[in-house]
Amino acid sequence: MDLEALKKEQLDLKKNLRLIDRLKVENIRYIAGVDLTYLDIWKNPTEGIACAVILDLKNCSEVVEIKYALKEVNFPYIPTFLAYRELPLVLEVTERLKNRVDVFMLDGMGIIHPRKMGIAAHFGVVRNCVSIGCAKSFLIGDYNEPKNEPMSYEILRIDGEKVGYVLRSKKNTKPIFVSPGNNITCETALEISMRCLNGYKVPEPTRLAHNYLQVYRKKLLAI
DNA sequence: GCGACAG
DNA sequence: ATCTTGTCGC
Repeated sequence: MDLEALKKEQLDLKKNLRLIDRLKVENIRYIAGVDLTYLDIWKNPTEGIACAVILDLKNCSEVVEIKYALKEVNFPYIPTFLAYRELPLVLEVTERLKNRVDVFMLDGMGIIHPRKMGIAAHFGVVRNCVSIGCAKSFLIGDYNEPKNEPMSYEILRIDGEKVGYVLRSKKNTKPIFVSPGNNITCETALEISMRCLNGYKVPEPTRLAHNYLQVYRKKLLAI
């Protein structure tokens, strides 16, 4: 594969990024969490499974809709090119949702990326929707360690530019990395992510998508 | 050149 | 990204 060509594609997609709030925070109500796994990551790392869960932010626990999708995954995992591996399944599963979605939350980076085109930003540009990236571990950037208390956060910068936040979602737990995908600001992405926290490291939308995936996966393996 | 590196 | 049990800290 030609990674240089894909880099150019990412830089081209970047021109369509809109890092301003399309929605007022008070009007954001339905948030969809998306996650992905593989049927047998060791023997068969090519059978991907995706799950999308819509939550009502009014109580942050009422599940409005759940959808799944299965698809062959051929592109390998290469840091900074995750979208080329996972986006096809993410697009497929989100297209199956019938209910209203105000914001999509993906498991991965938004603009905390060498070319500001992490999977959440890529998805947001391709779908022209509002998206947020919530990653569980570090990829790139400079930041100070947030204090060891829930809701403590610090700015993350790349080349001196603010591109997201490092958020301590839970005490004695490594922080998560929050950044805008598309059509949203760093501040709103952080605020929405914080509002979705429910005592766990991972925000409810992607946490539930991940949990439902495990159940669905075991069900498939039992057949 | 070397190391680091979302899922 | 998965698996699995115990163990440790709040």
